[in-house]
Amino acid sequence: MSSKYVPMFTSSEENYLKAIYHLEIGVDKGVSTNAIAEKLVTKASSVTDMVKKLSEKELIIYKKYQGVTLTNFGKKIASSIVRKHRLWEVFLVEKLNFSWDEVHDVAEQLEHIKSPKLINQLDIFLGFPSQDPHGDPIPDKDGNLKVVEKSLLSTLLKNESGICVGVNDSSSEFLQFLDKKGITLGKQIKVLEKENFDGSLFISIDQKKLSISNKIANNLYIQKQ
Amino acid sequence: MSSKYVPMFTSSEENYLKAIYHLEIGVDKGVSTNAIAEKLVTKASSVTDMVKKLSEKELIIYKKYQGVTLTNFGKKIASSIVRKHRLWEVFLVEKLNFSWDEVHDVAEQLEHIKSPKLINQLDIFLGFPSQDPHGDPIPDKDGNLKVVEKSLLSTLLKNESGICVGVNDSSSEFLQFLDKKGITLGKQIKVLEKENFDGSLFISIDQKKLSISNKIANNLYIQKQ
DNA sequence: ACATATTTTTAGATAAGACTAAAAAATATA
DNA sequence: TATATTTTTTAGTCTTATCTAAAAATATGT
Repeated sequence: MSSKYVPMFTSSEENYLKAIYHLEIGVDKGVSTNAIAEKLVTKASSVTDMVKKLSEKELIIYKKYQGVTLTNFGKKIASSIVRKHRLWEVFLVEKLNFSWDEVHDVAEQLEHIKSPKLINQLDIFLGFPSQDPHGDPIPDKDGNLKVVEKSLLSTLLKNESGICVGVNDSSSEFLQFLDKKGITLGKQIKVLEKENFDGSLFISIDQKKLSISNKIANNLYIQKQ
Repeated sequence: MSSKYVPMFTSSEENYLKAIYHLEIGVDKGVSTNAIAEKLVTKASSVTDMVKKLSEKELIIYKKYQGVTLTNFGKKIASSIVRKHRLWEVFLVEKLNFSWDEVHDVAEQLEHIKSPKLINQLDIFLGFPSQDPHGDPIPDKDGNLKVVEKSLLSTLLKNESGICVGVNDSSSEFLQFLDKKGITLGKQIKVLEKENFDGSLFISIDQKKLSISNKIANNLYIQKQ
């Protein structure tokens, strides 16, 4: 029955690596203890402990009070977790009829399943998707991301338009809001008016016109046309 | 990021419940501490600890030195784990091209994923299968099993035949042996000769004839014709 | 620059789940 | 039935991953 499986890394270790992976994007200095604690909803002291362990395992570079950086090894592991997370999200939406606001928590569990064959076959089964249901890129086996040119909707000027290609915030509240407004990936959005006062936009999508706040426009990615 | 999910039961608790569930089949007294320890490849003292905890949670009935029995509640949880395990096995074989000897360890991990929607949708996606790739029944949502009439191949007499419907041993060694001999679920097997001396059988399957040991015949289920 | 505030680390505690060794209970055997 | 053997439980230890509270280091403001 229980053929004891010794995983390379615990789920907790993987979660720390993933958090650091996300936090170090577009930043050139080390990721701070507090930033990790906040992302993982834990205490700074717990982070210090774990960070020492990950450092001993050569997954991150850590010097006291200096924040941390992933090593190449650490990056490899972290991106493999992100890859699994996003492939599972595609599976849930495409095959099991989940909506894009329901997939996160389940994928958060599925990403820790240890089986190289499983994830390879899942990739094949899904037809080698390059993006998850929120438009985020799926790392390939080597951890490489297909970079897609994208801008925040808020950067569009009056009368410019773009295709909706992703979200900056994937909270279910935001995603459900988008659903309600009929805003989904692939839709064309044109900026009809721009309010200088509050940064809100009056846009057209499909045949409809609606106005959206600056906060929304700052959390929607479009591909400029 | 980490929306902390508090699972009803830990993976460890679930594994104990599942072990007890399997061990109490066809037995009318309590399952012994040692039996559980052996099944889970752990120590009797660890079992005693866990058994106390499960008892406090009203999942099992436990009195010192008396062995344990699942309560209805415990049975419900245990069968839901078995249900998940077997549905995942079907998924792996039918959709991801796993062979029947490769699915166990992965399903052992997947069975602990917490998401009622996930397992419901998986069930739908797979077309409500009633058996896993080894011919074992998949409990329905209420824990009920569709009982299938089956006998050990070793109980067939000379010139009787049956359809292969399951295995008693699902170790990968045994399953790979069956693959090698072309014995898969659904195949018709006829007993041409029976050796009294060692209980070995000379059988026909497809167009081929082969002899198999008593041990094999004691681990293959057939449906008599 | 230096006092204050913030961040990070240390020290010590806790809970879960496992282990070993020894004690206690139950079962088997002579 | 008395003794031996096996099974089960208890007691105490260990590891992982947390936590709180306090100390140390770094950063900030005037």
